[in-house]
Amino acid sequence: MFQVGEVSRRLGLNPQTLYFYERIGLMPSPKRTAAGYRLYEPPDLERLSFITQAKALGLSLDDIKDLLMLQDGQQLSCQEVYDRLLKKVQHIDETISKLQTLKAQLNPLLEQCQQSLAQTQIGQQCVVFQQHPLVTSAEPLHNPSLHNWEDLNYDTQG
Amino acid sequence: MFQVGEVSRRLGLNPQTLYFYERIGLMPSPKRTAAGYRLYEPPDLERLSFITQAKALGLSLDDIKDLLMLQDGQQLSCQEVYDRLLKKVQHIDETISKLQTLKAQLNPLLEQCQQSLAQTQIGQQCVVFQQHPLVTSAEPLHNPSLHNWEDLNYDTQG
DNA sequence: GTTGACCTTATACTTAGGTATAAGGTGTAG
DNA sequence: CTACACCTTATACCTAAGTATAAGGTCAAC
Ligand SMILES: [Zn+2]
Ligand SMILES: [Zn+2]
Ligand SMILES: [Zn+2]
Ligand SMILES: [Zn+2]
Repeated sequence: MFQVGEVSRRLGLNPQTLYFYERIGLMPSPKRTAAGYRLYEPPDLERLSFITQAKALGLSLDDIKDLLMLQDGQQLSCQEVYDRLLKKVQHIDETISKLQTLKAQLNPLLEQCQQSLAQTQIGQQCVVFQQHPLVTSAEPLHNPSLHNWEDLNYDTQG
Repeated sequence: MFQVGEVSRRLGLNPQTLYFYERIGLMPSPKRTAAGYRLYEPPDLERLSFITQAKALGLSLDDIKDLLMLQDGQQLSCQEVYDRLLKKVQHIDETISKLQTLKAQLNPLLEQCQQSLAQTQIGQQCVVFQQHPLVTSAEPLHNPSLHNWEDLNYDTQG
């Protein structure tokens, strides 16, 4: 039985993060002492370890919550689990595809800048954005597949 | 000379977005009518078009702001554009790599469910998580229902 | 019997890129 | 004169995954 500070130190998580996981339903409410102190047990630590690992894999807390609920409830058929997993994997494929398209659009610009740099045109303005417009200014600019960078940028670095 | 609504319609941007760009210093304050109405000019539209193009390439508004400030100072060099684009491409590669790892973790579960479906009666409980538990036992959370798995992805909906 | 470490809850703040709403001013047509 | 569309500002809200702080309760040691 571990108090919140002990769990925090062992797993490298802020105590506020543990409260947060409990609040959003990712962790169950642990037992309490008479004074109301939380008492975590080994299964709780394992669950927290899983969360940390899955998070490192790029799963959102909401994804992780659903995986854990699948396991907690043990109420879904193979068909239901299969459908969810399939949709998840398909969406991953779509996201990878979008990212590869985006990369393919950026690479020519990189090469052009690289060539300009090799020609030692010092001080000359870079023109890659004018020469390679992806969207013309006269038309609606909302490209459904690329507008949402956050759709592609789920790990928030950028 | 265009009012904010006209610019909004032409470029497919919410008027509030135009105010927002002005507030964060991405767009200069345009002229005003006697009544205080904003009046955008063609160079403003070109600048907004550039912003949209660069955004579609995955540059953050902060990246774009830096580029535009350099451009305003007549100092935009290929080296500076190259550095920013290269960082974006590197980040894309990292993201693709993470997603492929995640997919590799999920695929075995998917295949196991698929085999169970082919071999067993319809409606039987899925045992994937009992055979290869993601984490050992925890009290079931009283949760209403799982979302659609579709809604639990990397996009902003969910 | 007080210090200090530890725990509790609630609330606000953070980044990024906006969107939504309210309250009010302006311009024009009928 | 009055609709009504359009404009203005300020303020609050949204996601994601927390972190920071305040105000207070508990526990063991000295
Ligand atoms: Zn969920
Ligand atoms: Zn967006
Ligand atoms: Zn260049
Ligand atoms: Zn199954």
